[in-house]
Amino acid sequence: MHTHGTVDQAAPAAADPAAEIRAAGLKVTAPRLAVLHGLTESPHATADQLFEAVSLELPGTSLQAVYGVLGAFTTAGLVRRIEPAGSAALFERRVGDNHHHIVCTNCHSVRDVECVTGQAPCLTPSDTAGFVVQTAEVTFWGLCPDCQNL
Amino acid sequence: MHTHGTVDQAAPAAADPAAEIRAAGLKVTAPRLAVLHGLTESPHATADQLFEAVSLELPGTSLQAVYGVLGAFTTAGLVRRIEPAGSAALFERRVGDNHHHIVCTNCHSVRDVECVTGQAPCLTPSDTAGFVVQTAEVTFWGLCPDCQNL
DNA sequence: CAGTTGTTTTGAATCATTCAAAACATGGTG
DNA sequence: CACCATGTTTTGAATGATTCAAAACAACTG
Repeated sequence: MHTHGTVDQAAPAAADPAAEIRAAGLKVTAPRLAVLHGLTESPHATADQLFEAVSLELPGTSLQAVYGVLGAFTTAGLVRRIEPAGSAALFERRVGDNHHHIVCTNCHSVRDVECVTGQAPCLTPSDTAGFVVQTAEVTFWGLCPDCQNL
Repeated sequence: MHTHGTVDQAAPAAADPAAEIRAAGLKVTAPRLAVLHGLTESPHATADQLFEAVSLELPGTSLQAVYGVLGAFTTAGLVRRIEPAGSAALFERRVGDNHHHIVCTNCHSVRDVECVTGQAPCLTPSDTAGFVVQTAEVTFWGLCPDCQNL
């Protein structure tokens, strides 16, 4: 290995957003870096929330650009799109692993939940009605800590 | 028990739609009977599909009426509303039990899947992040029998 | 059978998302 | 290092699902 020092230890993709985008076969642009940054700060954000965040960092960016970025990222496997019932689509960077979500029935906040049994697909239906199962998606609903005292 | 004969054997609610609606505290109307009928024929239907079905049975019914009926039914606990990612809301009569769904990734057809472990809530997350879990919703994704040969 | 209340109609607004054409910037090439 | 091809963003508008609101109407109560 032709590396030296300590900085090189960090995972390249996670540490360098630009490299991560490039590695996905996409061109590196300011809006894309800004969206990726926004997703790091808000791990479960809507297109609109990301538009707000990106607007601060990069004024003039259009909402459609954010949608475009998210679409490209999702297609490239850089981000995952989830769609909990009753709210707009949410985007998250955590991808490739098999984790699920818990959504607050009151304030709609979302948190990650590790896979229920430890591996993907972590569940197998008893009767698949002839379907060939590809994935299992689990959404837990409940009250978040903040909404329990109301 | 003050019943006699054989007809009384059937469950009142399931056998008599009007009684079922009345038992839910709602007024019995033609659009409501038609929507309930439509849901019996198509166990996982969108508001629009039900509007089509109702239109045949009761021409002149408005789409908004169907939405209104479905809203009232959902609030009353007569039907359940599910929202698989990527499609409009679906409504089903099967309610009160704990069953899940499998959705075809190709044609979006939906089938019921019995509860994975047999009772509600049938799953418990390992780390709830402080949430008080109320329900677990499971959606399986895969290819339906028809879409496997393409 | 008349009144009250809940329901449906009619018409329009809203939200999230996508489409399309033109202007523009990235990254490879000469 | 400038240029070019392609991919990306902007701008402007359309779409689909759903909800809102006021007026007309119909179901159950007494």
